[in-house]
Amino acid sequence: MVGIKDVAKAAGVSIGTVSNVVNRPHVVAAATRTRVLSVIEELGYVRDESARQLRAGRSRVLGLLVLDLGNPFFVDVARGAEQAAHAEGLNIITCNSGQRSDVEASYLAMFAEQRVRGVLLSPVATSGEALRAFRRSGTPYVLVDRKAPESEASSVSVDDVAGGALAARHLLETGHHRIAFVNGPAILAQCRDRERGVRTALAGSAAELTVLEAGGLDVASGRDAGARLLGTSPRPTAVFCANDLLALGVLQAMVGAGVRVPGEMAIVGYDDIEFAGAAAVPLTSVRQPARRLGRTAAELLLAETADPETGHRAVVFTPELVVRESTRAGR
Amino acid sequence: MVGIKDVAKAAGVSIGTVSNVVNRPHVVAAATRTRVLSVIEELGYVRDESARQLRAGRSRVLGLLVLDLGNPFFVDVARGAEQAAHAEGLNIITCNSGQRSDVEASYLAMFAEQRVRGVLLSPVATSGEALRAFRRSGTPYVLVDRKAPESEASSVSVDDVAGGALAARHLLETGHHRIAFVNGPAILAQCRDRERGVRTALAGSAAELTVLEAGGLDVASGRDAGARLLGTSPRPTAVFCANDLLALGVLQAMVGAGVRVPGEMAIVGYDDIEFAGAAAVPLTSVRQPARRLGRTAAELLLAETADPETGHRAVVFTPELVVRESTRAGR
DNA sequence: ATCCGCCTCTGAAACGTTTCATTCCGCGTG
DNA sequence: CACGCGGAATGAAACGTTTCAGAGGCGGAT
Repeated sequence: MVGIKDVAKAAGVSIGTVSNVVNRPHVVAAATRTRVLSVIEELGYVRDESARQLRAGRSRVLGLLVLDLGNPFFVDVARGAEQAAHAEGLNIITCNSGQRSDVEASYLAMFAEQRVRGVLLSPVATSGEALRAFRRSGTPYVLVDRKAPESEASSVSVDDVAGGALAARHLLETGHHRIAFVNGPAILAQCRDRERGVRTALAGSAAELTVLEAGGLDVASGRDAGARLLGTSPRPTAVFCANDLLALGVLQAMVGAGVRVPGEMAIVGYDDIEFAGAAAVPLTSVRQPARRLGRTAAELLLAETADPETGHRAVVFTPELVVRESTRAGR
Repeated sequence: MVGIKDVAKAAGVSIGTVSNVVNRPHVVAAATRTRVLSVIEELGYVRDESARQLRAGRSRVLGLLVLDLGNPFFVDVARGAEQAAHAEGLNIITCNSGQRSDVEASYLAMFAEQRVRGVLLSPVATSGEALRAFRRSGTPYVLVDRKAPESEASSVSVDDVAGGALAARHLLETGHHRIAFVNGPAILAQCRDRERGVRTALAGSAAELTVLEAGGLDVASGRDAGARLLGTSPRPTAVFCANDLLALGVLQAMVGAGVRVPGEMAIVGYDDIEFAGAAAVPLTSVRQPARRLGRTAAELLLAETADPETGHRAVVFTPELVVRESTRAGR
């Protein structure tokens, strides 16, 4: 592999000069510069980022670790983060924990070893061993889609309690009394909060709530939950799902069983991913500003790394209900 | 930041011994080992991967660059690749070119500078300047979802011509004579090949083909194309889309305009992403083995890096038609 | 003619590891 | 008792950069 030394020798200059040509072209004489550049081109020299980083002591990349890239919501978060990072000339590497703490731990360890400039983290569980170990590494990080005390770290999140309440209230208002909530794994704060929102909104009403915990937050888990739902009696007339993937799965189960939506079963999802509107029955959903979440998180992180004196901040966005066919009474 | 030197000093041993504790624990006496480990724990030492890599000359990560992470097809490809990489103890960093050559070029440059072990690449255009420059860096790479001559590089792809033909033939067989093909950007080989397949299958038949090029390969572009389609006269009775996102968009446009699917307009998509089956009208689609594509590509890459004598190979999978509601005649 | 300042370029140190030849020590064997 | 051997630890070199103090040369000002 050709290094800076080879370039220096071939161009008849010192390695310092080659480095200058690459990093501070203005300090080297025009003639030398063009000569060195042509040698670089000819030899196909590519600088070694690890040596560069070793010397510099810090890298030019940000780490992003999300819960599930199979969920378009997180893809949008990633897009937002990427945009903000590129604006600062930084690269971002996106990793997927798949909601598994061991995978999360291994990626966090990798980020620390890579001496990444900072990390955007959508954690499986805040109290985790992994996160505690990571914190000791001193790598700055910002939590995404999860609130944290400002004493600990900055965070960018959406008010999940409000979101859950928004959905539940909507179902009440459209006249439902037997309501199911299909939740994801309780280990996720998002899921706990959304459930809390639902309970708060339903408290005091006459509505009867059934809660089902799905195995995951994907379409397949939704199908399973839908099947279980069909078996309950008396059957609820409406179901709110902790995310759109679950809701799409539940919808598939209903359609498959010939249950009319929203006639016999109204459905509300969460995230308002693009596919929600294109579903068999367009889904009512609680919209979160995904891109904005990613962008804001990256900006917060960059601000903190630029000036370590900056205190932590907790930004909380407010979700918004998007009503579509799946809860339209007069269908 | 605490380094190996600090650990050595605190434990009262040489840095060589600390390194041994971390990398070859068996060569160091049990007593020393536990002492050093406890110091490491206490100080929160994390080894510096860039120094490690600089010394070793090669890294432990693979790069994966896909066309569009917003397309679940590529998310599945990534999953497959990740699985294969982890089995070998390697990490994989996934990047998204968004079908933009400049972004692609910048990520390829990053991979080369990082001295990544190898790259899995789903290229925007094979003939590109970016790829040529990258090839010179000597980083091994495998093309994903794009065939290439074995003299150039290994590749793992799906027979897009066959896929296009499969879809077109299906439409012929279900009795359609005015058929539209909504294609993506012609710069993508996948799109050109699928169109070729369509033309081949339709050649000799009485069917009349209209080709529309959508601006992108996403749902929004599909909606636009759908709107254009509604304006053509005589209106086709069936439309085949270069991917499922486009098909979902077209479907939305049809539903929005009150056009019955498949009654007035049959629709076929491509990729068979999970959402295709959950759409307003479940979509007939051409299925590709996405995960397998990713896994095989990673395996090929690893084989090549392990033994540079290994020649290049071109693996081609065969697509498969999945028939659903959107082309069911007797609805 | 001398000196000064500026523009270019050079050479060496430093970054944090890993690796390997070498040293050290204690113990069993002859 | 001397010798050798093996296990354990050490110290230094090397990886490819960047950076910085300093050297060299040249032109203009005094």
